[in-house]
Amino acid sequence: MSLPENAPASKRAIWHAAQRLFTENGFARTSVREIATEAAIDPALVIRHFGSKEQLFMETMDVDIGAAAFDGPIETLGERFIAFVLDADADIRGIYLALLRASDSTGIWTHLRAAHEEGFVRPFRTRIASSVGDPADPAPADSADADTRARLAAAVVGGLLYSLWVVRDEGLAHLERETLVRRYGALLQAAITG
Amino acid sequence: MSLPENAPASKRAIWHAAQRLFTENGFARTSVREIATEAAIDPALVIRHFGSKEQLFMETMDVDIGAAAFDGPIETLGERFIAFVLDADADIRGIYLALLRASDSTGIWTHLRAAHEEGFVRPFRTRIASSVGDPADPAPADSADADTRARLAAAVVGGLLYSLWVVRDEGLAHLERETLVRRYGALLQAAITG
DNA sequence: GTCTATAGTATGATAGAC
DNA sequence: GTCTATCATACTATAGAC
Repeated sequence: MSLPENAPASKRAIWHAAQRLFTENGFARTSVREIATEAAIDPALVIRHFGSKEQLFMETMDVDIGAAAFDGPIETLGERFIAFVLDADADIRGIYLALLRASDSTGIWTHLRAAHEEGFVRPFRTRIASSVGDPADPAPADSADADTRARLAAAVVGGLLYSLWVVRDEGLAHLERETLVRRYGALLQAAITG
Repeated sequence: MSLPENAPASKRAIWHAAQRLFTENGFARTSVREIATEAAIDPALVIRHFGSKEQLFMETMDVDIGAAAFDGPIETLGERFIAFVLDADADIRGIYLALLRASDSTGIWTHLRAAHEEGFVRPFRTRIASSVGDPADPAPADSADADTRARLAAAVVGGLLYSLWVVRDEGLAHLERETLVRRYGALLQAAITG
């Protein structure tokens, strides 16, 4: 997503191969040699183009939530956002897991933290703050409270991703989709509304 | 915690060294040699006593939540459980992070899943089911609903651990403890109560 | 820009003497 | 039970020819 258009063909091949392998097998289980084979180029080129394996990882593991997920009336944002996350599964899951499992490296942890902050906390906060005084909001928030609500909401969302993707709780995964959206959406809504 | 009393001294030394290093540095960043050095024994003994590094990891990374955390009136369990988790930080955090980050290996993932099921889901379900018909419970649950509530609650708890320990959201961590207990406790309570 | 060759280091696990 | 010695392998990264 963040690869320049005018990059040489070999660099782009590396980028795509890396993105696929990292999301599929994670950071530790993906070797530079494997990426090179997949991209049909020489292993030395991988380092030459990206500096290090970790650098390549961070350039390819960039996730974009998209502001559209936060649109619409705030009193039903909870359900809509859960539905959005479940739909986005295929796009986000691999990147999320790879970042999570490699988050002992401080470089990668910083990356994960930024993704959480910019992908969840900030948009939630913006959306919540913009609804201050909204008649639908039962407890108008000052700016500190908007921040707190946003972080609580982000944590709740993280909990669902954790249960579904890391732990793979089958009891949750096998719930009817509509039930999960409604019930977990209500919990998220409670965090948003305060 | 699960090491037999009558185990030889060298085996127990390995066990303690491994537990410390794994919780501190994780699975990947801890080598068999390092464990041996810390335990002041020969590296070969580590494998001889425990079969493999992964086996040793799973035997030392056993977490015990303890049933006491689920005692007391169910209508205030949310707050009490969040307070309990925050207090238990030092004991659980390292093990939780190590398990999480090594959860790509299927053996370790199975272990994490079992810990989640037995440490969170099952006790929540038992506690919720035993309160059916309780006048304090506004919506008495059948057994399927008790299971669903327990899994939603476990996910919400996981979200807090995720935000505090993996992402290290400072905005959450720097909230006054009592505020966090009250507000996140209310969210957990909503999951429990349904 | 691209490749060959390899340096340099670390790993988990084993065989076999004592 | 314990240790020495080592196998067999994997890895990232680099130096230098073309």
